[in-house]
Amino acid sequence: MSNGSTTRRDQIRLAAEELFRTRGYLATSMRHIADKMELSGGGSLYAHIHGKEDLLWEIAIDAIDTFIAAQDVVWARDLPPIEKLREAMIAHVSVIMNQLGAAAVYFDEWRHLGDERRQEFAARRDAYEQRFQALIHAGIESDDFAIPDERFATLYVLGALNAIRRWYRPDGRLSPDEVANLMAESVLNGLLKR
Amino acid sequence: MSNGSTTRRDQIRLAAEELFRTRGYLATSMRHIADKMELSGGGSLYAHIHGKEDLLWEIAIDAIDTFIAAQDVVWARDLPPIEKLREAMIAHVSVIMNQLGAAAVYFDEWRHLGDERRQEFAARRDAYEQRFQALIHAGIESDDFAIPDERFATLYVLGALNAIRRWYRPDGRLSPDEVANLMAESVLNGLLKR
DNA sequence: AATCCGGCCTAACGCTTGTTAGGTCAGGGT
DNA sequence: ACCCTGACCTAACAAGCGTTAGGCCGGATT
Repeated sequence: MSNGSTTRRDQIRLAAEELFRTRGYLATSMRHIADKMELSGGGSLYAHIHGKEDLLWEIAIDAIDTFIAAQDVVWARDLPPIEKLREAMIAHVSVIMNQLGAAAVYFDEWRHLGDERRQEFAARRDAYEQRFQALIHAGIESDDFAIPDERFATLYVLGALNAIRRWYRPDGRLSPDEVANLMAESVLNGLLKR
Repeated sequence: MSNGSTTRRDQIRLAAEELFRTRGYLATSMRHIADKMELSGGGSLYAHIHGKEDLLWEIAIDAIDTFIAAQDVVWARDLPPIEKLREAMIAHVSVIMNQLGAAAVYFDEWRHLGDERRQEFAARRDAYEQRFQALIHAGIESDDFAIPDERFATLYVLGALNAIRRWYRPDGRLSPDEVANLMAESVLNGLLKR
């Protein structure tokens, strides 16, 4: 764990992200994180952070912000509804593939946040997912989709896309672009009328 | 936690299943399980079980067996390949909807098994998933599918189907049959040529 | 009447956890 | 020369963990 330009704090966050992804939040102790940083005791970390849950919280919130930022880029473009949905899908899975650690927190580990933060996270995530539902709503309105139920269609789309975090590996056979395109194409086909 | 015909041991397994689903395995203590059984201390459980991990293991293995049994029924029927795949999908999501607790262990919590058991679980699960890949292989051979990559198609299908465990609720708007059919239909559409 | 046994209680164990406190040490600014 | 600051070490803490041991009790068995 050596690095040049990033602050020590960021290095800790990165180590935590990786461990939270591979072991899970609860199975990762402060001593594990310290180990990965080549420090000799969990106590050393507390010069840089306030506590374990703060790490989880920061990773979770930054993950949401990354998803939203990627979505903003797509929404700014002038595209027909279905093409916009396709691009939104591609952006979404691209964020996951680029940030597997953050994605693990975003999808799974966030539930170990304290009550207050967990509720705020859920609210922000719901707001993000609502943007997908809006795009899907447009597709149903224009009678392009085979699925009449807006909510079901949204859950189907996001569920199918999010599954990628469980099997995608950066050193895999297919390039990130290939995976993103294949994924968006397949899920969109599942939505469209035949 | 009162019941008539089931053994005390099965009641404990049921309580554990529910807690593993809602809190996660690591966040569930033996004292939590005892609480749910209205016992006044974690020690009381050890008259019935050998240890916490044994509970996880039993739930995981029974989940696999349930998936396989459902699949056997489908394979025994004489159906054209694509219809067989559709029925396999329906059976798969039906098991998930009927056993949300076991599904949580099957998909997420199994990784907290010890090394040996974890490897055996992974092997059995891979064997199960291989059956889906065989059905998909047939569809690609007969030139019915738009996705040429067999492995990707399998991951797409299972990923999309499995996502259901994250949002399906037994008291939801749609009936289990409606959900299963919609799900299979959508995912299959994503696979087929247009 | 004596025995057994399943079911539960309570207390305790050794261990790991997140976190705190106090000390050391090097490097830079004044 | 002095001090400050960031980074780290070590030891300790209180709490929670999985698990064990020993005892109690009611009902069935012999």
